[in-house]
Amino acid sequence: MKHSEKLTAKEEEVMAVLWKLKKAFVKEIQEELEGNQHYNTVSTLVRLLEDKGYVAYKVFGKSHQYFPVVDKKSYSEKILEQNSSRFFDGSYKNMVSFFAQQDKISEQELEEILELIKNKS
Amino acid sequence: MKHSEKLTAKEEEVMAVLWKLKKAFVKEIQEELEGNQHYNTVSTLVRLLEDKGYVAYKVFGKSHQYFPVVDKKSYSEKILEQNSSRFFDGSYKNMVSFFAQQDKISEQELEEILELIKNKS
DNA sequence: TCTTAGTAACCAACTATTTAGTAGAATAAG
DNA sequence: CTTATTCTACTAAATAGTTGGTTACTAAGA
Repeated sequence: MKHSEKLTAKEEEVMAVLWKLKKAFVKEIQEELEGNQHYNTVSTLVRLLEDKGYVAYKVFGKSHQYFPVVDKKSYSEKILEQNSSRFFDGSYKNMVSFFAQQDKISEQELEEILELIKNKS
Repeated sequence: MKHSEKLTAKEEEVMAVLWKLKKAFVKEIQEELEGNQHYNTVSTLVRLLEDKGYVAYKVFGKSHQYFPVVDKKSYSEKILEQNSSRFFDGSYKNMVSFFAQQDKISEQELEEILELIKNKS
């Protein structure tokens, strides 16, 4: 796949809607988006996403029902990867330490996560 | 505070250099940046950053030595905050769980962080 | 003094992104 | 058959971001 291209802010907003709704017609995306965008604006964005390989569609009569081809997880991962390298020398440990130091995550919550992964393996 | 404006990609690159060097003349920033940028390009970027309240400078003869006014920590925090809300319902716990699940951080490392914050309090 | 070099400031040109109008096809309604 | 509606596709226009040329100033050196 070639969804390597980076998304612009607006394209990402559209993806967020599609990740939420799983599948949607342009009109539905439009309704879900903040600050009412013009129908054609949304249509353009969704087609740009198609070009970039982020979405695909099923034909229903004359209209297209779009759905994500790239999932939220792998996209999030890519973004976080970038952040990790921009701000924490690529170390997730550093990033999490930072959260802890800023009280963004508590001792208790870290314990819970630890339990979670212990039980996974 | 008036450094609320968001930074563009290039502006952020310049900030990264300043965070690293602590203070620098345009020429030094230019040398530190990837893919040699034109001197004037760098100069423009740094002045845009000044307008946005991200940097300030000391005058040395005819030239300006720039330094960050916004620190890396608070900027990182802002960006991560955004990511957290875009991808994890604003929950840092969710974000860290995600890292753990993706094996971006190990059990061992989490234990270490936990120790760290236990000793802090 | 005159020239050269280095720099900030300004700004025009270019590229990328966002917005929305227009055209045309398909379909439904009168 | 004609008109209105709805949707995709295309594209022009507006806006934002990036790049580097030009100018003016100052200092240094011939």
